Amino acid sequence: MTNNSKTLLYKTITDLTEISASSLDKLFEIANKRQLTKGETILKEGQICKNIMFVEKGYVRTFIDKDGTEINTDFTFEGNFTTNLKSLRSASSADNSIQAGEITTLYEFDKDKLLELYNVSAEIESFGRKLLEQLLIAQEEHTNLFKIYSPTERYQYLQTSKPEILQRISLSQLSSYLGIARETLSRIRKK
Amino acid sequence: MTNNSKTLLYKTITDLTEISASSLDKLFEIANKRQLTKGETILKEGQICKNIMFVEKGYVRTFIDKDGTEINTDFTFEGNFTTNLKSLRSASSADNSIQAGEITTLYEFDKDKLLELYNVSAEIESFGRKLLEQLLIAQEEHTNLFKIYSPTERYQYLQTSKPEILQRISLSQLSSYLGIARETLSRIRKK
DNA sequence: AAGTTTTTGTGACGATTATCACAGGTAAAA
DNA sequence: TTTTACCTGTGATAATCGTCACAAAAACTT
Repeated sequence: MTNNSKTLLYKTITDLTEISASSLDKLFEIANKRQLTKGETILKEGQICKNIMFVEKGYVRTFIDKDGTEINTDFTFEGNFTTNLKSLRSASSADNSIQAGEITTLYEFDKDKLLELYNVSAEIESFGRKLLEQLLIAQEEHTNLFKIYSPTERYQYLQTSKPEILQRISLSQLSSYLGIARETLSRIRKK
Repeated sequence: MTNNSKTLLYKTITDLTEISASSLDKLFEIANKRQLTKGETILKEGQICKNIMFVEKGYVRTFIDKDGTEINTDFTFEGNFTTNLKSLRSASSADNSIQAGEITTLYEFDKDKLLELYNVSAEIESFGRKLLEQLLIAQEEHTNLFKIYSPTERYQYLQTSKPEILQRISLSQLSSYLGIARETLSRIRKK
């Protein structure tokens, strides 16, 4: 696609890093726009993840199948990137799946094309590094939730720090993300 | 310090990424070797983290103070890097502390010097990106422990996937890292 | 609008875990 | 060796949470 400065993708990249118009063009050239219906699968367990995805609209849900039960490990909303880094990096089969939680628009960046761009443009590699930094900080914070807080406290933490997630994700989907049984989360919320 | 190919640091970097001798030299030039006694603090809560640390020997413990109780969020052993990325990146005060768990040798990389090298050498920035990838994959895996497994299963998981941590970290230190009370972990281990 | 599916609330119960208190053990220091 | 500090084990008890079962509510379909 062509560089469209009205997209959330444009805003997100330029907010994160300083980047020239030509590098930005290169990134947009390899971006593949895709429309998804609710429930449509982007990555399926066992497949090899081949791209990084940016959510322009809607959201996607990342989950692991444990003995037939789906455990949600992540929700990626508009303005954020997601992938299965482990699978992407080592071309190994993914242990999780990703699917759209709503009607979703996303941009896919092919791994190989992106790696080529890293070699061509230091700015683009710098963007990649900064994006990873951001993701790692968020992930560390999320992990610490489980070490520091009880289930009730984890829910309260979400209320103040990420209230939008509570409005868009159903209680049943949220419970596994917080490591709490659905029924328990229902009772916690009642208070 | 000068480039010493016998160090674990050398091996760790060259195993992770392809890098020229001159770039490697630049990295070693900004590396500051430091010896720590057991219990010595490297980063204290409230301070601003200014460098990335590589553990050449021994290990360091990262922890948060919660109402007077220390909760361990990470252990970094020989051959690994650590820092407080959030504090480092935004020059904000750290919400955790880092201290040596044994007599420890580490190499410190000053943030500003490293950022300069990123601009000078694409290889070095590429190294930074790959390192972050590795850290993020590990962190994601660690988070999922809490979502997928019960306390008992978490302990068993460590037994098979990271047995060295069980031998080097005391039960009391390990319990908060696994989100389990010390007494409960003692009982789990008995089986 | 009626029917179907999905989501949420709730009671009952059992299992797991946290907490408190203290004893014994181990390791480091004097 | 003795002292001191820290770490681990264990019992008792209470609190929390998970599981099962089912009803109610809400959200989609047709």
